[in-house]
Amino acid sequence: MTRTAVLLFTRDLRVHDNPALAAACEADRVVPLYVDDPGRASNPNQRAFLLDALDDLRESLQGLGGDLVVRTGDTAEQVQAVRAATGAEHVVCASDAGRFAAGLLERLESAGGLRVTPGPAVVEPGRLLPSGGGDHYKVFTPYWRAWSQVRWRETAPEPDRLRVPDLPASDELAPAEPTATDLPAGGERAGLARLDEWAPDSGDYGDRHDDLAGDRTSRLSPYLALGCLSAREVAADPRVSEDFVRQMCWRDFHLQVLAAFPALADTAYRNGGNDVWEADLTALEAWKTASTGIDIVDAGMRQLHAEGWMHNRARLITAGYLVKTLGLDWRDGEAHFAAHLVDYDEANNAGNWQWTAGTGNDTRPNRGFNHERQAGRFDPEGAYRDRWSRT
DNA sequence: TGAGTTTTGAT
DNA sequence: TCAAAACTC
Repeated sequence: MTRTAVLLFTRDLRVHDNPALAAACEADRVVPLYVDDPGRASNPNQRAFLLDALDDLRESLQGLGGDLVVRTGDTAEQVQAVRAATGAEHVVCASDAGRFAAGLLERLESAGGLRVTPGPAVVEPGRLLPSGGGDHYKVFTPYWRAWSQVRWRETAPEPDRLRVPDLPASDELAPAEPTATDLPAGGERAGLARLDEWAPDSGDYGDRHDDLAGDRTSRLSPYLALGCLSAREVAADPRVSEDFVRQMCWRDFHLQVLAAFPALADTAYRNGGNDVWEADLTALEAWKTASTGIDIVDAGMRQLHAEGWMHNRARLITAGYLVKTLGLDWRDGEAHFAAHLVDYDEANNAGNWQWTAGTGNDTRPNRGFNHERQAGRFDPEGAYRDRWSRT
């Protein structure tokens, strides 16, 4: 009896260290599938990156003797259609959190035959729990201590070949219409190349990652957001410093918050922060269009629009300006970032916006940012502001 | 460099 | 009881 498994790729678009791929290969035949689902939140810049990543993944799978089926529509329905067409008994899919992913996994589960494998985190949400009770950690530092001590999963073996049945036809994907002009190339190969470019020279990450003009951050976030790189492999890379690994832990932290609090993107995680916001549409529009008149803020927003990406320090400054100086609703800022970021990730975007707004996982929620002081500290020569000045 | 300022999570 | 992403002045 031949067993066939549908391997549903979601945001694990790689062949290295992919637990879902390894699990699917335990079946006799594998149907590699990606579903372009309009219900999955994204944006045109991330879509351009996604299409690159799918091309790269298809090429890798073809190199293993397989291929990639791409369908358009509702994911659960397409999975059922592909199962019916190929006689697949099983479905393998990586775990994930967030409203779309959680709902999808529930529907796949109820259809039966589902195997869920480790997802985008280094340490799965729910694996670490505070000893005093509770379903997730709400404070980072205790989480970091536990995360650092727990044993991470083993590397998932990469198959040397893929046995596929007769595959159903793919749908043609709508092209991306990115708004940014200077996007990174998507895909696993590009991600590994970026890692090899950055990691050997990343020893001063802890000292220099806040340097706006120095631009020394990893720029791995778009690859991590769609799983072109395995977060576990990046965090375990001997070339990266502990300061950077700590940032990787923040990613896991926010994912386990989102898993426990699915409404994170539009509902205050905790009370005590401001919950009355100004409704100044003119001010919001100025922020969105990089016309606040504050050079460091406008520079960050111009970088966002040009690259679909913003330096982390600039994210803090622009977000802090929106919520603390203008007094506007953090959800409007969250939505604008979500509409442009090539590295858009629900857990990180929402978690960090809530942190800035004082409604998130911060035990001292009343910190403010002084944009002049921030510019002086992190862009002392004004080189970042010059680079992204109005043309 | 250190105090301010505050509530609640983790042990 | 201790301590807490990113600060400010």
